[in-house]
Amino acid sequence: MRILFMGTPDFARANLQALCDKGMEVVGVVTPQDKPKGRGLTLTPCDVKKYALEKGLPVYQPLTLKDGAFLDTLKELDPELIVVVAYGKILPKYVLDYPKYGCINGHASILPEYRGAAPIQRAIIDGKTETGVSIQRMDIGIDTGDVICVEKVTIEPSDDFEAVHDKLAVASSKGLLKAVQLLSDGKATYTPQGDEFTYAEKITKDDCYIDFNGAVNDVHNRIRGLSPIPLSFTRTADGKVLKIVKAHISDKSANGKIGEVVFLDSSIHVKCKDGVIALDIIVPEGKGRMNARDLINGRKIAVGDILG
RNA sequence: CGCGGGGUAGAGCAGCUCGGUUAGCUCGUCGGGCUCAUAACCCGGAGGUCAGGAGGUUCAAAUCCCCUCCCCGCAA
Repeated sequence: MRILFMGTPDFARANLQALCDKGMEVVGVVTPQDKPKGRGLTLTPCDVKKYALEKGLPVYQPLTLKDGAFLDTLKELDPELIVVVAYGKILPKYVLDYPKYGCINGHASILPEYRGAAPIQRAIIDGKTETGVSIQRMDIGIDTGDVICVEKVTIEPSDDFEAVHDKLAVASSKGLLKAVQLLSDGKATYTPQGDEFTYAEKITKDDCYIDFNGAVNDVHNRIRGLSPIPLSFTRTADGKVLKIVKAHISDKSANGKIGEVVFLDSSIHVKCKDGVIALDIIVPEGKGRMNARDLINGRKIAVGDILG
């Protein structure tokens, strides 16, 4: 089956890799334009493009799919199936209709929950203990397609975004291969999503701000849901940003003010509304990541300091 | 030329603004002591080409000037 792959980040890369490893016939890879990234704003290709180049797959980077220019590419490659994973652009109807087997998408949630941009992070932040990947037959809406199959994964209490992301990448690859098999066998079934759905909005800076005046569980969920990227943060008394990579719920109890550093051992224990959160790994502004212990040894923080 | 922080013992930092005796702190580490015991406490030790340039200024530079290399945060 002639497959055209469309995707952008590492999550998509894992899926593309799975298809290739399985020996699927990937006739082309579509990714967005390279963007200026990092220090110095150097033009950087996305993970999917890097991988495609390594494998010698033809890469296409159309500015837009909206005008018919992309149609020429489609005709040239003549895919029988388009696989889309975290591509970032909406596919126009003419693209959806082109392939014989349609367009399928791997979305990192159990649809119709968490449609949209940041399903993994939102699920963790919300304290979910289970999520998954849905392979859907794409339609005009955003993640509104009929579901072909679902692969579930468990979210452990200690899992952060990266851990769940990696589990889902595996699950997604598995689901995708299964879906492709079903399609080629003509055995695919399509389950409509129903009317009750939720959206997983894109993560903004506001989402990253830690509110210690909340339940310690929520604080913890937010920290792990956003780690190791983009990372949640708080501020020191002098306004410096302190990003939190890892934390755990402390067994200490304390009377301090909200956001007050109440205890120091190898972690920084901070008072929340109904408990204490212990910060383990930190990224101070202008610095790299370090253990809380190191920050304490450098005399940068003390009991009584107020964070937030 | 996007903005900014930084490279000082194994780790995190101070010292540099206003150059000057043995480069300091919190840890770790090693040895000893106290203790029923300890990641606690006490005593002592080892460990540093102060990123690099047989650069510049100076009687004297970790500290001032110049060049190079490397690391990181933000923003995208």
